Amino acid sequence: MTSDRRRIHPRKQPRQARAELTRQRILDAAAHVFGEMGYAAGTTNRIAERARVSIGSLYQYYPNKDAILLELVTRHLDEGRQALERLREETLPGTLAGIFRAHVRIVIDNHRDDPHLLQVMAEQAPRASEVLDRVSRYERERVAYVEELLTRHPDARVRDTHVAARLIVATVELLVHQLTAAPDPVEAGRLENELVAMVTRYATGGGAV
Amino acid sequence: MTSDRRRIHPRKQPRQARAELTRQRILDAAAHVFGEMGYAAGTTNRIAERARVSIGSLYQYYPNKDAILLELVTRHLDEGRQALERLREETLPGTLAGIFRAHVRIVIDNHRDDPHLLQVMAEQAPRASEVLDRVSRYERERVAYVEELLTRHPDARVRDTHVAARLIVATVELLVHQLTAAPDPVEAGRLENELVAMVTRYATGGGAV
DNA sequence: GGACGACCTGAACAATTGCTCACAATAGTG
DNA sequence: CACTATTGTGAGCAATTGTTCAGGTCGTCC
Repeated sequence: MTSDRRRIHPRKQPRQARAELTRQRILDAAAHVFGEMGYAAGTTNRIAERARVSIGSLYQYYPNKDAILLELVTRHLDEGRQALERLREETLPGTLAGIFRAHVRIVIDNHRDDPHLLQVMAEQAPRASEVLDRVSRYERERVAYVEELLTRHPDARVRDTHVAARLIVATVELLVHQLTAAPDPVEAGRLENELVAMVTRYATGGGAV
Repeated sequence: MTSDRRRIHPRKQPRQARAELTRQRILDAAAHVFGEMGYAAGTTNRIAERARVSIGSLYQYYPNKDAILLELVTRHLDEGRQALERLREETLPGTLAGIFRAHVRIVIDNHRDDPHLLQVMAEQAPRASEVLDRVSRYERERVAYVEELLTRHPDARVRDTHVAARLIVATVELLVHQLTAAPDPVEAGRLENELVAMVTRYATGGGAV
């Protein structure tokens, strides 16, 4: 069923410039509509309407509604992944607090565009879909990174590095989501400071920061 | 529109025992279906089917789908609220860590039944509805409680008590959600210890636990 | 400039959903 | 038993949704 449909919908590479433009307009509109109304209420017709594109065009570029969200998620995760990759190469030495600060800053920056959209991605996303797979794969990568950090860095004092890493990654990600998308959002700079303090004190076993 | 419907649907108090039973069956089924499939895919017909009750009966007890989720949420929040109330009366003295531990334990216990359902409540809940109002009101109560604690308790060392309280409440709530509903959940006892450590070290300014 | 393919259009379809209503079954009362 | 109120039933309606398709418009290249 679904695989047949996918065969009927082999979206091609655009040959003309306007095609790429249309594609981008659809994606922007989808980001806005999903962020504003959530995934369920963000209908494809509404997305097409906001993109000033016919519904037919939308389905020329995306085989179904899920695919739109999937691309949105993929792009977002890739940005985060790249930023973390850069961080990993640049800053080999440094205090734990400094490393965590860079980490936190990346996550905050990565969410600055549209916090509500990201909330949709993490929450309203269809269950058990490829979207969730990608999100959790990305999460596992980050946990692995932090776990290695906790193992290697001399300031780190935790018993179970794996559980601690899971705690830290989840804390940073979830609190940034929650506290920047809240009706009364915490200011970014302060949020960064508090998150760094929290996570660092936890990882250093309550010792000096 | 909606208000007219509500007038047509003044659900009465049940006069016979079987009515209360049916109501409970519907609620249990809804909890299961929502937890399993999410809010959008958890259709009223599916709920009725699982409750072994006709769809008509379901609508005799709940005016619409939202009302079912609302009751589920209300009950859950009330349980948490009552538990916190009891805590507040019992334990006036104690170390910060001890108080936080009691707090964390309540949240974990409150989620033990069906972690996935709670995820639905917090996430898939219809946007800008009464459900969200209740959730955020409960959250504000907890923030106020923690804020007062941070102000009064001698061990607490934080600059901005309000922001710190928001961080702490959000951390406990979100991490319990995330790490008990994950595919590879963290064991409850360990989660409690780690959360208490994290929050306490944060609140005491990195000093001794 | 004509012709072919890339691109775009939007009315309409099939499927699904929340929900209603006319009726049936059951419990309580005398 | 008969009568009424309470509770239960489920086919089907109205509305909405994701998606398709027959046919247009536009760009590009000979």
